[in-house]
Amino acid sequence: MGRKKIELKTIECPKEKSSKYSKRKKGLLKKAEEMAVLFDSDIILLVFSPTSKPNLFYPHSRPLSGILEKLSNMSEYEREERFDLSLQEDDKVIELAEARELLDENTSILRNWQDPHRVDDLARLTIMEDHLVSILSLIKKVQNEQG
Amino acid sequence: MGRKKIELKTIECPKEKSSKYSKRKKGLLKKAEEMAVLFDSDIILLVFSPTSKPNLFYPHSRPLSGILEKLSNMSEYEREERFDLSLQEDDKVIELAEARELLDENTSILRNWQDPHRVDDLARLTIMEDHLVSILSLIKKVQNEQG
DNA sequence: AACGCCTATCAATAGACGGA
DNA sequence: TCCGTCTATTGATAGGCGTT
Repeated sequence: MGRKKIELKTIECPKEKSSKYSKRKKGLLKKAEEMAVLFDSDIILLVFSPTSKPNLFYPHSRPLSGILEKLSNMSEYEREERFDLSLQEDDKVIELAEARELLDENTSILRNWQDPHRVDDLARLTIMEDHLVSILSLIKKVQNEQG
Repeated sequence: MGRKKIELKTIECPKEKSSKYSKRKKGLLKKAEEMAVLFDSDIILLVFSPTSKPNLFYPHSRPLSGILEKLSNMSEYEREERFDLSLQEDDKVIELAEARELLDENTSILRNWQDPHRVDDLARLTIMEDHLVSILSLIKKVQNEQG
């Protein structure tokens, strides 16, 4: 819809690429907004610009799930460093050390999600985005299988 | 765009609600598809119908991040049930028990993400969706702060 | 270079109708 | 009842121009 019909292939010229992108992004967001209002439905929209700048739309008013709270509690627990005790060489202590190591690794990953303020570069955001994509991919598979 | 202009408020009549929803969903997905093609950009779109049926669009071809692999490894570790040993009442064993409990809780949450096939009801999907929203919310805040 | 405004033009869809 | 089709009508936007 415009003075001319455009081909449905990737725009190479960076100038018109960014120009058209911001127009269409605006339009897409408007559509999403209308969907949310007209059907009172939840919606998440995440787009990455030609310069990889992420743009998020999610007009939700839902309560947050308890999961984030759980993650938060875990992080606080870990911060207390309750496992900072002197180790002895018996089987259970080794188990403890292994458990602690796993827990640390585990928690550090979760903490990046719980506190994105730690994330200060685009590469990290890309990884997080990839993770989101992975998760959504799996969810979609399940949805398809469940009809 | 139609025979009549429609108000931008929630449609109450279930019949026209579902009719308009499927039309607009189709349109929104088309727009998203065009965005993905025209700008070769990554995009994620998740919409929930008036009947809460989720609908996902993500025309990505990216490689998966290493994070899911890590989660996968963790789950396998946990499956081995290496902590299934008899407990004794000394401080370190208590620490171990606590660590194990935390790790179990921790891992079970991650496992649901790593394997959505375990998810067989909409309520669970809703929780997962809420979690996604939370994460995206935090990411957006960071993005805003970073300009 | 990015953004907003303009307007001719193309695109999406509201409402109606008909088939499965 | 749920789809797809049709078409009048509204909505989105390509290209241009001016401002920052």
